[in-house]
Order: sequence, then C-alpha cells, then structure tokens
Amino acid sequence: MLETKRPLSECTAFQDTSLVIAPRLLPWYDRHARELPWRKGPQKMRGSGDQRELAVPYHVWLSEIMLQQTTVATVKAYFLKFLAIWPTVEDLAQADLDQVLTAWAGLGYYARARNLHRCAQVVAEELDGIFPDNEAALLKLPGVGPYTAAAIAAIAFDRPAAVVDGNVERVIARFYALQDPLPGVKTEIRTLAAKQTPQERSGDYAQAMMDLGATICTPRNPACVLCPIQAGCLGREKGIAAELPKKAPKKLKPIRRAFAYLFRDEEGSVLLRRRAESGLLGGMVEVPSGSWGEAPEPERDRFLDDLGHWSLLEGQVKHTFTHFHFEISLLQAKVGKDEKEQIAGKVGGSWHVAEEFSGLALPTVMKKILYQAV
DNA sequence: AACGCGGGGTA
DNA sequence: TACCCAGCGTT
Repeated sequence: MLETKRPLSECTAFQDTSLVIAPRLLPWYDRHARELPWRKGPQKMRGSGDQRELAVPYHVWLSEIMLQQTTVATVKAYFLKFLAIWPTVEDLAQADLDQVLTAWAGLGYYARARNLHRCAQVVAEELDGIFPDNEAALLKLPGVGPYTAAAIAAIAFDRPAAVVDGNVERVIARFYALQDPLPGVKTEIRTLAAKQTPQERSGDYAQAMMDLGATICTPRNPACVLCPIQAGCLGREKGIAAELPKKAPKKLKPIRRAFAYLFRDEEGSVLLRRRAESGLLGGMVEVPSGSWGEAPEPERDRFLDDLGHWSLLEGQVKHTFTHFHFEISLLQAKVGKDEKEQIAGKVGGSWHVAEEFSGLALPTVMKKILYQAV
C-alpha cells in the first residue's frame, strides 16, 4: 500500500512553507494512527489511483456525536452496539426514541441521544438518507455544532475544514505558547488552527491532531520527547508546555441531597417512572424521588410519603453530575398485590423486575440506586 | 457570554 | 478521594 502513495514532496500540502505542522504530523500519523471501529486506515489507496478510502458518513457522524465529552475507550462498545442494532441512518430514524435512550444509557449527556435521533430523522426523511458534505449544511443538523460539522466535513468528505476540539486547542496553545486563558483565547486558536489546516489529506490531518492531543500532547505530563512536532513548538522551547492552555478557575460543586422512594412488591418488582423530556436526565427512567435540595438534610416528599409505610435503608448512594454532587438516601416500602396498579397510577410509573433493568433507559445514578437496594 | 448537561480516567 | 476533561443547546 505504502508504495502506491505519491511522494510526500509532491503533495501541495507540503509545498506551502507556511504549513509547519502537517508535514511532520502526517508521516507520524501514517505510522501511529489508532485502529478505531469508525475509521478507515490513514490514506489507504485503492488500485493505482490516489483516491482515498473515506469512512462512511453515518459512521463518522455517529462516532463524533458519541465522542463529544466522551473518551474513545468508552465510545467503542457503544458505537459497535448502535451499528449492530441500526446499520443505517434510516434504521436509526425509524427507531423509537426510548429504544435509542436505552441503548445510550450510561454514556451521559442524554440530550445528545435525543438530538441524534432527531438528526437521523432529518437526514433520512428530508435529505434522502445522505449526509451533507459541507460544514455549513452539517451545522444546521440537530446536535451538530462547529466542531462536529468540521469533523464530519474533514473525515467523511476530506474537506479542508478546521477541526478544533479540546485536543487541538491544547496542541495549538502549546505549539504557539499562547498564554491567555480559555475560553477567551479560543478565537486566536481557531485562526491559527485554520491556517495550519492543509488542503490535502484534511481528514487525516484532523484525526492526527486529535490523536496527538490524546496520546502525546496530553493534558498532564505531555510526552514531548516523542512528539513529531517538538521542533518549532514554542511551549516546549519555553518549558511551559505542560502548563498550557491556561484556564479560568472553575467553581466548586454544591452537594444536593434527596430521598429515593423504592416501592417494592412481594416478588421484587420496583416502581419506576419516566423523567420529563428535557433537562437533567431528560427522557430517562428513574426511581421516584423527593426534591434534590442543597440543604444539609434531604427533604421528604409529602405525596410519596403518604403512598406507603417507609423504612430507611442503610447507607447512601453518591454520584457526581456535571455541576453538583448528589447524595441519595434510600426509603423502601412494601406494596401489596391489590395496591400495585393504584400506586403506579398515582406515581405515574410502572412495575419492573430486575431482569428488565437492562432493557430500560436507566442512567448510571439510577442503576447505582437499584444495585444498592435490589 | 454564561450556564446546564454525565460519566470515566488519573494522581 | 479529589480532581480533570469537554461540545452543543439554551438563555
């Protein structure tokens, strides 16, 4: 395969002397690119021509949505599961939202799953199942922002879009020794990143930059000695690479507390209900709970209190969300056969045995509660 | 521009 | 255990 490539020196990307990153980064990527389920090999050639084998747009889109705020290691299994269940964007568009949320459970940021489903429907029903091949059109799709639009344009269609995620921000901030803190310095980073984006092998370049940030130019303890662009890196020259990019101080997370109310029947079934469509854990399944307050002690829920004879279980479940810590105290009540349906109606939920849990859209915090109590 | 939104990895 | 990471949509 490698012999069929044109010499690097013939690529216009390497003749432009203002490009200081791509000429060193792409050869490194050819040797070190990670094998990922949604990725074709770097610059694989077909036959004697120079046409690249590009990844399937559906695969690129699906993986990029999952990779927002989520590590490669975590995404792999979910990506393969989604592809097994829904091989095409039309399949995904025809799924029920609840099926999608169930498959997404555990990945977090559940608005991504709702937007994923909406986006699949737009592509399948309004765009003949074909993803747009340019940044501007991609940007209009639900759940597709500046990063993802650029990533799909570059990786799926080899367009010279400037792909700037957190990894690229870090690489650029260090390479140019940008001392100003994020998020203010973002505009400057984008400008420099756009200038360094080559017209050829743009998709490989985008992935190479992100691979570099994920494996060499890491947030802490960057492996500068192994870095293909260490020559010319101002952050390394000045000995400040590891401290960049600087960031505005983050605020501390408050602790919220709540009681979870576990209605149990004689056979071990638990009463679960669906959360509101939007907001925290939107559309996901939950154990009924009282209010999630910041007071030193959790608050009992009048309405739920009256529906059973409650006993406090030992221990608390702890979970951390994006912006608060959560401590849950567990209450349990036995419900007789004859009351089950009436209580389910009042609570607005339904009864489930443990064997059904894996088929429900249960976020991690709810699994923790059920695992501890059931 | 600031905030809301999960979960996993590392020191 | 404490801290770190990070796109999109909404406000």
